[in-house]
Amino acid sequence: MPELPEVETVCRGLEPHLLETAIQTVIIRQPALRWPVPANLSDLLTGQSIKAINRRGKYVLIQLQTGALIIHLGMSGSLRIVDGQSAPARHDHVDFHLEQNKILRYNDPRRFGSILWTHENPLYHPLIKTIGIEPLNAEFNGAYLQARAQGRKVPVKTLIMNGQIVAGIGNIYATEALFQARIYPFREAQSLSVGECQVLVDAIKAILEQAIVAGGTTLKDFVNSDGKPGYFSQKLYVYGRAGLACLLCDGLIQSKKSGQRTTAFCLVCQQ
DNA sequence: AATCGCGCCTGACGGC
DNA sequence: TGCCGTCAGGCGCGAT
Repeated sequence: MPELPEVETVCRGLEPHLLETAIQTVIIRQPALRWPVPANLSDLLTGQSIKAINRRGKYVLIQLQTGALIIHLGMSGSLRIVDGQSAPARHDHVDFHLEQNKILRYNDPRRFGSILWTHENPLYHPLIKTIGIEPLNAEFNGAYLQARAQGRKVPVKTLIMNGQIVAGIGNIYATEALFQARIYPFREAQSLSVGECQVLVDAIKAILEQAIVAGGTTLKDFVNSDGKPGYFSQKLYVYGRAGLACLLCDGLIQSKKSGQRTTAFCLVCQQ
């Protein structure tokens, strides 16, 4: 599923195709995403030029002249540029027809994603304004994380996956970052020292940056990209490896549920 | 205020 | 071979 690095890669890949390009029409084949796609989206967007494309957490923000599209890829969504004559395939739910015979195409098998419209600054939108700090910002550091952990007894993994605290950390990167930081995922959040928080923050930043670089390697043929998310090219030490040997110590990778989510960890490496 | 659990949805996969 | 149950997962929301 797309996590922050994949969304960043999508934005960077789309930007040169979209900037200063006008939308001609919007075709909605399946409006039933997480929330209904606005039925009048085509009326709202037709003739408008795309002014900017940005990311906030895992949300893609496409700035138009009179407002902005707020797009989330959910777990299985993708945004791609295809030829204007390209026939829609299964799960191609929305097409934004653009100038120069191009289509911005939204595909989402599981339909956990969303496509919303706002007339206002998207950063003020209810879905966006409550999102926590960007993990790659300098303000995200050990002191910040420890301050936000005070009084919280939830597992530290739950804390870093809380989008109100830090944006865009999903299960895969949370799991991998905790392994890299050598921190047991079920530690009470408030029990972490500033130093431990800093180690964890550094691990999160390093993993995200690596993943963005890996995603960037496919940017040049983005238009023909098969949409494989960037973390496929990243080494996963624990995620999805329950029952296998730890790659660092030969201990056995454990698996345990935290809420509804599976957490993998090495009991030897992560104290 | 913090936390928990639900629901949205499809596809992959294992068991019979 | 087909059918069915289970799991995966982001994230808002209502309940505790």
